[in-house]
Amino acid sequence: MSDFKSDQYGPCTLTVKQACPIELAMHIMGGKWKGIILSLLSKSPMYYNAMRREIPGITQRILTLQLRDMEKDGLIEREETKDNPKRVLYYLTELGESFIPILKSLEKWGNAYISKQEEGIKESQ
Amino acid sequence: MSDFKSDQYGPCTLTVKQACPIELAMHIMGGKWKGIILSLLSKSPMYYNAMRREIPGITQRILTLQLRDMEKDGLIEREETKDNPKRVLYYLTELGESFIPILKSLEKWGNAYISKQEEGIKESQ
DNA sequence: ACAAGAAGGCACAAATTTGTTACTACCGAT
DNA sequence: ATCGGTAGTAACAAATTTGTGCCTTCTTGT
Repeated sequence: MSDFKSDQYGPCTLTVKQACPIELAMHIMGGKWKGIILSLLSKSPMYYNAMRREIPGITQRILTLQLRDMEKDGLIEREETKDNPKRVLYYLTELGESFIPILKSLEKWGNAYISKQEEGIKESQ
Repeated sequence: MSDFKSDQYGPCTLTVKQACPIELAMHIMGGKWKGIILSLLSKSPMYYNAMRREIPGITQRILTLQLRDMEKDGLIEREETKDNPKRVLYYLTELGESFIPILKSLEKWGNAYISKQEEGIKESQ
């Protein structure tokens, strides 16, 4: 998120310097709903309430918070239309787009993880 | 982590069903130090205190917690040596290994993000 | 005999993230 | 005139994650 902190003595110093960008990426993308939001926007730009309907369980406040974060982090952009009543369209930036392949890998990995788990259950019966 | 929850009405139902494995993967890998731990173990198995020394800023408790999580999630394994005093070796499982490519992508992405930021700073001067 | 390294555990505290409930303001249609 | 849709805010609360400081047990080296 927009206020990622890494003090001088954190993991970004010394031996694991090279692990820092990982932490950063995780921090930016790790929000509970950001994966879903990204994955929706990867299909097409969307208006606020359309997203809300597509994400059952999210509240307005939380959706707004996540969107604000993602905007500050440069993943998405916000555009108010000029029609009345005004509507707000969200769409991915290049940076946001560039995360989509990783999102796909994460999805694959998650699915593999789930299958492995299910195997485990079968074997234990 | 080991207690990932997704109730019936959460984001795993209905329209965004397919986004669920992403959330799962993020949840499993998103711990503050897990990226670093994984990246260390990807180079070679390691003893507890060796890891501790390689990760400045982490405390024993937190390291232990993260390792326990990762063990429960099947990413790493724990092996007590028989020598005295006993030492504990941690190493990646296949599942853990299978995440390394994603970790690398995250690292690349994080670095790209950082460069873009630095560009932004230059331009604003 | 005593320090110091190995691998933690325990009680507590702070910080961060997410969620709940209600409210606003604007507009169009019935 | 009121309902419902658009896009939020504000005050508050709960849950989750991370951190602090100190204690333990075993064992080797001096």
